Amino acid sequence: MVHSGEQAARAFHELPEAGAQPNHSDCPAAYHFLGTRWNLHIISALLDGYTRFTEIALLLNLNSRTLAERLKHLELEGIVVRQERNQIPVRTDYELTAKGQALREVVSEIQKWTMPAGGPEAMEVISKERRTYAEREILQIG
Amino acid sequence: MVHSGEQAARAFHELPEAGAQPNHSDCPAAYHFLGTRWNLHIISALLDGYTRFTEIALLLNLNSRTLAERLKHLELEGIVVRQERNQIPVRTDYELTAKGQALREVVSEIQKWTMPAGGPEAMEVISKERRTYAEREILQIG
DNA sequence: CCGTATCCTCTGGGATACTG
DNA sequence: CAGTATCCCAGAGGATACGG
Repeated sequence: MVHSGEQAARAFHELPEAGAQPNHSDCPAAYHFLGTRWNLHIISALLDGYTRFTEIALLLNLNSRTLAERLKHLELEGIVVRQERNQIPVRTDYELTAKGQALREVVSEIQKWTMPAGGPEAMEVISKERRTYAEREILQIG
Repeated sequence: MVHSGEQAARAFHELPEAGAQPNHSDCPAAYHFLGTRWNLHIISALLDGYTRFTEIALLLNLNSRTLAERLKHLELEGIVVRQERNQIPVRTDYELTAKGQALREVVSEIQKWTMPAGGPEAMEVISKERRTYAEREILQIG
């Protein structure tokens, strides 16, 4: 990636003066970011209420090394925050920042695109299932 | 990719009975597809009106080998169609199918996400520039 | 449980050169 | 112009083992 395709290689936080001029050329960076393996999967999982490292690793069938790396990236990009709890054994929760939550719209559109014919009812059900799963976890905390 | 993460490895056209049940489990496939390097860039370029092989290669600063491969994938997925014209030298146009066009919503959301603060005005201008470019090409044909 | 460290394989994809 | 053919290698990422 240090070759010719440099326009897409830079990260968000390296962009000059993010607030100044809404520049169309930021998009390639977003494409590159979302076009990076596992990122969409992970974001989707977080949106679905999964917050735990192992949980996500199991869900995506993704090994810890890769997941840790991706999460670190997501943290750098300001999409995810780590919530450490002083507990034994250690318990960490990953949560989406506002910027990360904003990706719900994107993911939502992807889901729509995946199932154009079928009604959204089936999805509702599954969303609720997942939420329930997440709530079970939350109950364990509070 | 023939290792453990198989749930994401299968392609769309391999999915059983696409029309039957809108299954949530199709999403990982979409994440994997959109999460594949260059695919979003290419789709975005096509949406912006770029249709030529070399055009896209230049725009994305992407070498021909990779672009050819990706386009072949996109064709297999039913997202793109090749329009060959009997001309010398050969001229080919890549166009989005309905399924491909449907991705405009997704890309649009990504663009929104990229520039949350700034108004959409700046983008309009650039869109128009691009369109003009595309139209120049079209005029050359018909 | 949540990672980090190591090792190692496999492939995405860049550079370059060549055809119809 | 629109690819195909080769060569080649950095790096993604899986397996495994270990540490706090």
